[in-house]
Amino acid sequence: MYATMKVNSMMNNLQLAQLFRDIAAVYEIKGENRFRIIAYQRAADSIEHLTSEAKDYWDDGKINEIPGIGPTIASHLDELFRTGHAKHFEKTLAQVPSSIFPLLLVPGIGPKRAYSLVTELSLLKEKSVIDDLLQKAVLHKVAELPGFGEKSEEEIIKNIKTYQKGSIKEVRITLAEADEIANHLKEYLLKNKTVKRVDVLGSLRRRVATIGDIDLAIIADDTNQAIDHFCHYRNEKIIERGPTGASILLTNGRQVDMRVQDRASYGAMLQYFTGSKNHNIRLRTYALTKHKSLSEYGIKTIKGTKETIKKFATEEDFYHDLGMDWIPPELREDRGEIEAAMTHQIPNLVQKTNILGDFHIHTNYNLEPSHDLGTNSLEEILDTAEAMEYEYVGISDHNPSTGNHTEKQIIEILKKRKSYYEQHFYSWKKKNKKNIHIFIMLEIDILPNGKLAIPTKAFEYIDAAIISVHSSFQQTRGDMTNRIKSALICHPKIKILGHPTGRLLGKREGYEVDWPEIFDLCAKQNIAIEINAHPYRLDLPDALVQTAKKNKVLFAINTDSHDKESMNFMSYGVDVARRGWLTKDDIINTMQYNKLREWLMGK
DNA sequence: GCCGTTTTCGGCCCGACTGTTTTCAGTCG
Repeated sequence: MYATMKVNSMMNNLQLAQLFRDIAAVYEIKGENRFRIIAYQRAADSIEHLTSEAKDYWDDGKINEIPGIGPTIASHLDELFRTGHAKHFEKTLAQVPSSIFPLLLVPGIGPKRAYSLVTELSLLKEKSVIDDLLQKAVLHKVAELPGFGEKSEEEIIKNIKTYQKGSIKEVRITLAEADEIANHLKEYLLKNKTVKRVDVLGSLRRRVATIGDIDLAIIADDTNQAIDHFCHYRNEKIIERGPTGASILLTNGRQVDMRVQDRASYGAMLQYFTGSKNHNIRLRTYALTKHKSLSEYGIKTIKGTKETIKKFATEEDFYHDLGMDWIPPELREDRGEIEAAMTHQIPNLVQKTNILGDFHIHTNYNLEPSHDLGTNSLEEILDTAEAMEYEYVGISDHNPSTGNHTEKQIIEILKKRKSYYEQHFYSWKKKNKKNIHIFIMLEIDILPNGKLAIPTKAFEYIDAAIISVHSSFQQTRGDMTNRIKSALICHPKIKILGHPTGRLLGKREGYEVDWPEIFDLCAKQNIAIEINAHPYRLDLPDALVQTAKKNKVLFAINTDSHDKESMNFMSYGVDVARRGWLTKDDIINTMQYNKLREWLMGK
C-alpha cells in the first residue's frame, strides 16, 4: 500500500485513518504496549468519522480538538502537514515488510498472522502478495507453519477467494436496501414456531445512513433449533456458529449476525447489540467507575472479590440501573448522549407523525428544466400528499435551463407555470374537497460563480425557493463556500438550501465547504437547511445536522421526489434528523399551515 | 498514547468463536 500511497501532506481523512490502523498493526507485531495500539486505532476511528478534513482542522489551528488525538499524534500530524513528511510514521511503517498491509484486508488475517505469513513464506511483493499467499496455501505451504494448521490453511484460501470476488466489507448499502433484507429475514425467522421475537439491531436500528452488516437478536423457546433455522436461510456460507448465535454470509455479500438470548436478559442483549461500538465503550468505561461491568448478559457488580450479576428484561431498566435515562438508538454514537442521559437532557426527538408537509417535489410539468423532470402530475402528487395526511406541499421543479433560454423566456415560462399550477390546484381542490395547501416553489441552480439560474424578476412567479448546487463539484473549499454564501443572499425568497453537501452515497463524496460559515449565514438570513430524505442522499449528513443545530439553524426535511412513491422516503429524512438530535421545533415542516406560511412567505 | 462527573497519574470494554493447543493466541464485533 505504501508503494502507491505515500505518507504526504495531502492525505485525506480516509487515508489518515488507514495510516493509523497500519501503524497500530506494526505496533501489534512489535509487541508494543497494547494501550498505545488502542490509542492509534481510536485515532483512526475518530478521524474517519470527522465531518471536515483533518487538514482543515490543522489549517484552523484546531488539530488538538479532534478526539483521540493527543499531544504526540498531533505533533506528528503537524510535521506531516507542514513538511509533507512525518518521520515517526515513516520509521514505524518501515519496521515491517510493506507486503503485510494488503493482507490485513483479508478477513481472518490480522497483524500477527500477516507478519508470520509474509516472513515465513518470503512474500515480499506488495502488489501480488494476496495472490502469492493463495498459491502457497494451495500448495499446502501454510499448514506447515508454526501456529497454522490445515483448517487455517483452508480458511485462508476460502477467505482470499471471497475477498477477491469483490471486497465484501468495502461496499455498504443504503438504509432502504438494508431494511428490505432485514424485513425478509425477520419474516423468515418468525416462520419457525420456536422463534418468539426478532429485533433488528446494530447500525440498522440506529438508522445509520449506510449499513455494512445486519445484526439480529431473537428470543426462542429452543435456541438450538432457532439457530439451525437461521443457518438454513439461503446463504453463501456459514461464517461461524456457536451455542448463543451464528453468522452467515448472504449470497448478496451481506453478513448477518444473529444472537439468541433469554427473556430475562433480553434488555442487556438489545443494548449490547445495538451499539455503537463507541457508545458501548464509553458506557462501559463510565460503568467501571461505579464498579459495574456491562455485557450482553447484564450488569456485574464488583465488590471486593464478590461478583453479582443483575439481569434486565428491558433496555430502559438497563440504562436506569446506570443512573441515566434511556437513550434513543439514533443517538448512540458517543456524541454526548451519555452525559445528556445522566442529566436528563435527552431531547424529545422529532417523529414521522410530526411532519406536516414536504417542500421538495418535482412534477411532470415541462418547464424545459436544467435537470430531470418528475414523472407524476400535480394531481397525483396532491392525492399522495392527502393520503399521507399532509397539510401542505411545495412543488419545487428545477429551473428552466439557462443554456436554452433567454432571461425573458425564463420569466415567461415561470409565469405560465404559476397560472397552470393555480388553476389545476383549485380544480383538484374543488373536486376532492380537501383542505390541503400548495406552495409554488422552484429548485434553483447555484451557478459556479455564486449567481442563481433565474433572473431576479422571475422570483415574482414563485412563493419561495430552494437553491442547490448541481454542477462544478470540484471547486476548492474556499470557492465553494463563497459560491454558496453569495447565492444565499441573492433574494429574500430563498428559504431553503437544498442537499447541502451534494453527496451521493456509494458514488460521490460531498464537496468540501466551511460549514460553520454557511450555518451562521443561514441562521442570520433565516434560511432552512434541507435534510434530503432520499436514501441515496441523506444530505445534510447527521453529524453535520448536530453541528448546524448548535449554530441555531432551522431545517426542512424534504424527499426531493421525482415520483409520488418517493414521497414515502420522508421517514429516512426523519431518521437523519433524529440522529442529528433534532426536535420538532428545529424543523419547519412540523409547523401548521398558517404559521409555516408566515415563516415561508411572510404573510 | 490518551484522558479526567472519584484521577494530571494510573488507569484503559467485554465476550464469542476458531484453531492449535492441553491453557491460550488471534481475530472479530
